[in-house]
Amino acid sequence: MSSLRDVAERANVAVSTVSAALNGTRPVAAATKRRIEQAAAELGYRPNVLARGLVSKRTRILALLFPTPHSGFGLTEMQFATGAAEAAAELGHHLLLSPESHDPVDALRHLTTLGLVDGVLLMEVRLDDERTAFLAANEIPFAMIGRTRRPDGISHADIDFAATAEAAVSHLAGLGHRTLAFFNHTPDAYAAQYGPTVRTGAEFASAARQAGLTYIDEFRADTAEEGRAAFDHLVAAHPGVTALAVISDQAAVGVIAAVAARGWSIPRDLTLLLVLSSGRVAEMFHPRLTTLEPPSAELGRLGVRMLIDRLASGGDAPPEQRLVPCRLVLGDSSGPPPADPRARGGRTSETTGARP
Amino acid sequence: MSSLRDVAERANVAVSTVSAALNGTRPVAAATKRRIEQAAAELGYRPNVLARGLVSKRTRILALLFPTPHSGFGLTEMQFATGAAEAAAELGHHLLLSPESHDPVDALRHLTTLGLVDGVLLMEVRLDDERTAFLAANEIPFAMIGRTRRPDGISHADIDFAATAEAAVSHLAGLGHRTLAFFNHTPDAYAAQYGPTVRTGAEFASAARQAGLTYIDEFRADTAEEGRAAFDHLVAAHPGVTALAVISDQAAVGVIAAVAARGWSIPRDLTLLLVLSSGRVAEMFHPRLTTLEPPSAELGRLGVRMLIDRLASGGDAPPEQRLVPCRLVLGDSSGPPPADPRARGGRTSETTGARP
DNA sequence: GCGGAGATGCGAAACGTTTCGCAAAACCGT
DNA sequence: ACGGTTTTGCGAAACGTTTCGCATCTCCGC
Repeated sequence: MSSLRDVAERANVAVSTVSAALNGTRPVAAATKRRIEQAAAELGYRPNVLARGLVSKRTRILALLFPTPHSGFGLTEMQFATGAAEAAAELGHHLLLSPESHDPVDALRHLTTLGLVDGVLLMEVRLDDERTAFLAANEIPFAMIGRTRRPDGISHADIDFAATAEAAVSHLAGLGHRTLAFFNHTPDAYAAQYGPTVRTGAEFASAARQAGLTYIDEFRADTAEEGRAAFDHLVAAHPGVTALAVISDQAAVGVIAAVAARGWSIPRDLTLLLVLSSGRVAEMFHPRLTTLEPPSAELGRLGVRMLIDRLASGGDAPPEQRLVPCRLVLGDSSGPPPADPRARGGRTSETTGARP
Repeated sequence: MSSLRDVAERANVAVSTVSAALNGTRPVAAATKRRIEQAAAELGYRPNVLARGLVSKRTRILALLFPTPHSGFGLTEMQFATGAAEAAAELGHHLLLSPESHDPVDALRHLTTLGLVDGVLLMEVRLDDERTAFLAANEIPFAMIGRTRRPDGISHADIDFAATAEAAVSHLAGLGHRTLAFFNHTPDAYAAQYGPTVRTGAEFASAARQAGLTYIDEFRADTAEEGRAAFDHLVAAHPGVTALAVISDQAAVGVIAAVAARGWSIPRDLTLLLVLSSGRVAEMFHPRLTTLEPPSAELGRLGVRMLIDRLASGGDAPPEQRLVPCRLVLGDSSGPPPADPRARGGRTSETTGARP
């Protein structure tokens, strides 16, 4: 590898001049500059990131902290990462993928005291996330994909849950539904104050109330079995329900099976909405599910951009915040409610019996 | 941040002694060592990775090169990455997530000339992958998840396609199937000599021949529509087919729809196998599909371990290679073939008519 | 008490940059 | 032709490590 000194010798100038010429740090006579650039090109010179970082205190490396799979890693998380990595590359930065051990704050401490990263990007943020306190206390630049309860001072990109819920509810209300149920993540996820769980739940409730709908919600494990059980329970307790939004892919599988077992059909007897799930997943269902698709890659990109902006400004710039709504992708699982919801139920035993 | 010098002052020794004591590079008297360690602990000293890397020429940073989504990124790729990141962390290394631009070799050159990474981990390897030539020519340590056509000299972890195909075929033959079809990825993926496409195809063919099965394969786009069309075409051309292996999730969706449209049922009329797809995906189908689940996370881990071993040995150690078979996860989509396959077809029009 | 071997610690150089004060050169108006 | 200003380039120091030759100190047998 050729160094700045090699270039300097070849161009007959001092090392510092080469540095200035190549970085534009201070004016260099046009002729000299051209000579230097040519020498650099001939030698295939590339600056050494470590040496540069050592003195300038900027490595242009960002860390993406990702927790050990909460409920199993999905496409959404993948898209955060790829979006972030792409944005970082475009902006001349590198992205470090840092798994969080059992102790997230400890992992953060280990990572940030090495002088390796300029800033940190947080994902899977909880409303009272302890990591933000650590980062703030140690004055480590960071941004969030997601947000805490009071994220005013912190740059973040998150889903616009209010707008998303509003879009979903008005879609359903527009079709004529009057009763809406919502299957959220597990009670554990809620207890952990995991942002999307809490916020989606709250905003759906609020939007439903606003629209004058009857609203039922339930927190269940993200498995097909639980989805099935939850659905049976739901219909028993609220026979008038005609629309259901589900946040977990796996639970949706159970719901669909339970619907079929009843002899019902989607969307004739039930409108099903998949919330916060990628289009690729929705396509795997039959019929194709109407989905509220999170802008995952975009959030990853935004997070990185914000973090870099913040670093560039030296922390003076005010924090930036963006809420992006999910995209409502119409599938074949939503339609008008049946005329008389209570008349749906009769076929249960026959149809279930027909299929082993 | 406290530096080596701070520790030295506090412990009343020279900087070089601290370095030796902390790294065990050379013997240091027990008493001195204890004093130094205590001083370091009190100051919360952590070595600066950049300074260390600058002189030692080892950064303990590995790069995971990931291509821009070939056919859309899936869970498999995510698991490579998380497995690799976790293994790296456990072994005291860091993992850089590097997207490949339009020109993979150029991206590699840019990345590797910065002095930032010790080695590179390649994924989505094609049989004649140009990246390996570049890396070998420039003597950059690397390992592959996947493998080229002749990977003898290169450390790699890959799926054991032969064992996988053998397991699948013997599962099917054991159930009594005599005719097997296989829907592979697109012709494009084959033309690009993408490893899994080529190898899975070849090994399935070979295993089927070995078992004396009639074998048909087809390359199609990874979409539900194509899956459906391919299936209709398959049954028309080969009415005796009773078992089908599909490599694409999306195509499987189409197949399932086409099967249903015919009035057939899985596994009664057709045994369906999902190949190289994660269990999470298989669970989203109904019935739950029998799957050959790739050991993605493990391959990621292995790749990292091999790369690190190689770096530690200074390149003297012989390359390591591991082939891991997919796990056959039994679902409810495989069973014995119907007694008379040709008698399946009659119900097509009626049943299709019944559902809009 | 002395010479030599081992053990122990020191100081300086090096890694490849950026930064900054300062000197030399060039240019200007008068 | 001359003082002052601007332009241009130089050299040295610094960033925080590792590495390595060398000095000192201790200990031992004779």
